[in-house]
Amino acid sequence: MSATRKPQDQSGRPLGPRALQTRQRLLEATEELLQKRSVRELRVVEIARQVGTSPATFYQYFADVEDAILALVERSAEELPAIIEQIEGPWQGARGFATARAIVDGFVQHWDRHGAVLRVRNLKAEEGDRAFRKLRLTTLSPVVESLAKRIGEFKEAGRVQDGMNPWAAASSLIAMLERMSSYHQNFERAGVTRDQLVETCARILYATITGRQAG
Amino acid sequence: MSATRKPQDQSGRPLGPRALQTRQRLLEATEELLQKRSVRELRVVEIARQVGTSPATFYQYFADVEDAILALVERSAEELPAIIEQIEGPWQGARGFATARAIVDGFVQHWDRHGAVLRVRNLKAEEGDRAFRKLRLTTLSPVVESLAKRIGEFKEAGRVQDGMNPWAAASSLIAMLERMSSYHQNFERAGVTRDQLVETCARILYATITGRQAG
DNA sequence: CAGGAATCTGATGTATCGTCAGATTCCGCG
DNA sequence: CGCGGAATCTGACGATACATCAGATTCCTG
Repeated sequence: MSATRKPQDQSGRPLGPRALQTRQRLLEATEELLQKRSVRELRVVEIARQVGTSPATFYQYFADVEDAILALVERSAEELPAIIEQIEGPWQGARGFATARAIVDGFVQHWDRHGAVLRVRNLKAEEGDRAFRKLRLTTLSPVVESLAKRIGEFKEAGRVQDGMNPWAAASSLIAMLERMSSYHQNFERAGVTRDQLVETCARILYATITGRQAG
Repeated sequence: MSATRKPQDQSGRPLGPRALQTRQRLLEATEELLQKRSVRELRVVEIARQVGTSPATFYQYFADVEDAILALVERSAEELPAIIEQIEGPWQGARGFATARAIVDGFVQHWDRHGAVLRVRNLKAEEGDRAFRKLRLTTLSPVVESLAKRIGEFKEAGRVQDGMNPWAAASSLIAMLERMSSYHQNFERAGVTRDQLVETCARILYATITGRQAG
């Protein structure tokens, strides 16, 4: 199971070294422009210009702008395993809270790096786009599963209430983390520091998962 | 303070009855199309066609597609006060959990009705668009403020921990609600019913606000 | 350095954008 | 009535982006 499928020509042929590099530069230009313009304004012509090539070249590698973004999403998803490892950490007592913190921090950093791209991923997924929805699901579900398992364990132990559906709770928490991560800049403007935000989210995370407030 | 500013011509003139109706129909068409197409594919020509008018007419009332969506967002924001009222309800014991439930339910319904539009609102806000950011802020901050106040009270009472920043916590909860509301269809496909989701979210809400698990 | 594969691009037909100047509709008033 | 001006709508247009393909260019390999 390769994380990313081998890059191809639009006609399905595998890519040589020169092509690979061109494709790479196109992707970089796409991500860079996506940080400045809104998705709606992102133009193929502009991406091509930025790389000093022609629009036709772009279409050699991608069906359209969204296809390029899809590739960027795939690439950014490769970071996730590192975050998942955190979840496997200890959840008892003070160590548990540290684990929660690490997860929140991981998410915020992930979004700091790839916010523009992940934003589009979620947009397209919510709009019902098959490819984006699937990609979002496969990258996020290990995280969700893992959290859900923990919640399930604490539920067995009688610490998390019956009304809580572990899977729904895990998803809710991830949902919260994603949106907060993409928003934390705005909070700083409103006088809430990034640290306070991380701390607060971590506490919600910890409390929801373990059924106890953090020490 | 009028919720929505009086509709104007692009040149600033106030609108007569016929114009008002045309504008209205354009808005409806925009919302309808937004439910089918993705934002990126939403075309002025198509909106105009749908109403049986010419693109030029559209530009008479809106600077561009996003301007029309902005108007739709304003309109949908008029519903929020009803949700806010819920928050003012009781938070003690079982009544408190009912309050939490009502809030979650309000959000889900709100998103069921206006998901497509709200999605764009959040996208544009996250992309840094001034108008959308401001609008999002002014419509959501009463909700956030109100929740934060409650959390603050329970903090005073020693039930919510010091590490929690009321404002950050309130924002996080709203963030969670928004995203879950826009996603709940997907969960149903995965075997989690809407009720379970609402129930679970309500519990997280209740626990975070009051510092105690729901009865 | 010839020949073929890999890669890139100019040219093109189609479509949307956003803007006016002018056409059409509406309505009050003589 | 029907005239005149205000309100509203639209045809037409230059500019720009889309997406495709045949042909040009570059890069090897033998």
